[in-house]
Amino acid sequence: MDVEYDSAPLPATRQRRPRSDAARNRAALLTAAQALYAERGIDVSLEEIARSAGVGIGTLYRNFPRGKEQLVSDALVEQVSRYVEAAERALAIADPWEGFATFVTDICAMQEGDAGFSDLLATVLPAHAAIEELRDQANAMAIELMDRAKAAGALRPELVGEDLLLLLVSNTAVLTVTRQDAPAASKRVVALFLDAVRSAGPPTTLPDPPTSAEMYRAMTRMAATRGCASPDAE
Amino acid sequence: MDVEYDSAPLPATRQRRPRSDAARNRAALLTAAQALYAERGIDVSLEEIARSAGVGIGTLYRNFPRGKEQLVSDALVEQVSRYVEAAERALAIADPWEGFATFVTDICAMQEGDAGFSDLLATVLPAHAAIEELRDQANAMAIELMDRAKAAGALRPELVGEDLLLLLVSNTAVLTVTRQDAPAASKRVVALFLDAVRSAGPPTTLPDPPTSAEMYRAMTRMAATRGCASPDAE
DNA sequence: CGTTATCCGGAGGATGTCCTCCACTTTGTT
DNA sequence: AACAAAGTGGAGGACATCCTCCGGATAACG
Repeated sequence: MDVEYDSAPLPATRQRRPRSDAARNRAALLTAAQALYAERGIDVSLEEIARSAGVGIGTLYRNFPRGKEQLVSDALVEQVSRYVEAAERALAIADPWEGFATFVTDICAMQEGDAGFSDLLATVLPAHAAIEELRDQANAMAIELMDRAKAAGALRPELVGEDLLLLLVSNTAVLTVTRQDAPAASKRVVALFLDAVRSAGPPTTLPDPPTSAEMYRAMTRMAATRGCASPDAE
Repeated sequence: MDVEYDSAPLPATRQRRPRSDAARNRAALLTAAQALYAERGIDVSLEEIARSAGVGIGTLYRNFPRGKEQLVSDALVEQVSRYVEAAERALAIADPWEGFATFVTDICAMQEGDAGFSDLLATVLPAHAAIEELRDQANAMAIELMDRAKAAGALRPELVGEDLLLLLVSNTAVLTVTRQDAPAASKRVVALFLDAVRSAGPPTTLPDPPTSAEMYRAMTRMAATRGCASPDAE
């Protein structure tokens, strides 16, 4: 039918080259989002990201119409793919326990370096296919790392992939609390985890714990964040 | 007349018996707050607590003029004192390792049973003296438990009080994520921790891990909570 | 340089929080 | 029964968040 709108291959909509400022703004938004998320986690407000990118909030929504969810995803895919790379690197290590331990250490260090990425690993954004796919890849490799280590008798055989997720959740929380005052705390948690799951060998030398003053400040900060105003905000 | 203002010995402020509804309302508010906090953590809104107590928001603020901070504290002092009792019970146990392990297990189980208490242990409310005092008491006893266990050669000597705080923070996070879908996950985390810090003896039999479906649901729920709307909210 | 499709920016709606204020009701007392 | 102190409730201010909308600016093109 339509004997002939002719329906020009594409309906005659003269194609015009996209405006250059558009692409520039999109890039600026992604950069700003990455920086802010890395520093303060995915709870940074969209307005602040737009402002930091030197762009209006409207522009943000034109580039990321599905709002926060889309911006978070798009800003963090890179990091997630680095997560996969960490798994690949770990699989390339000959010693099975060394491979597993390196993987765990590396991803937890990545969480320490990027609060947004840390938050992301403790949640699931089913909307963004690319991220979930990457995550699945990494999980599969993580399980292979675990199987290898188990086969070598280095890893407790009861351990499953979900235990790793629980570690990521724990580490995210520890980092959210201690990032400002005692970021090294995370390393100790990770070291303890590794000691717990290793089936043989002497315990590791643990990284230093946070001081009690640091923990006090860190936990007080949390209280303030949770809406329990503390008057002594110096 | 009565030339006597006389300014009665105490400036005539006739003392009147306090109204009975006031006390009743205050109790209702505390009860409602305890219930809601226990179930959903300290992020429940004040309006919802007032509504659930069958009382106006104004009444809430008359009874707890310093707002949320005060209500949270007052609603949870009881739990915190139960925290101290757990430490006392643990100190009464003869075997040093058994005592320490029981303490750790018990307080983490308390966190599982009460989301508000769990949140509280991961923060500090310097405003409320009673709570901080109780917390200090418990901490001191916890350190004694640790010292005893170290002296008996059952606990790694590097361990310090702050490590316990880090465990509480981790456990809070694990519970916030898994409470709805896999509350048992916390038990596994705690068991792993205990295995990590024990300096001798065979590893424990670990509680079952959450299934991957459970973890997926739990983490998706987190994403929704964090403001990344997931359309598939069934 | 003029035209026009494209893109920009921020005002402002909708929602959810904490909290204040005060006209009104209830209680204890006389 | 009547009065005043004590207590109540919820309207609404202040703020922060996500997001929509559209008049106006601007880059591409002739």
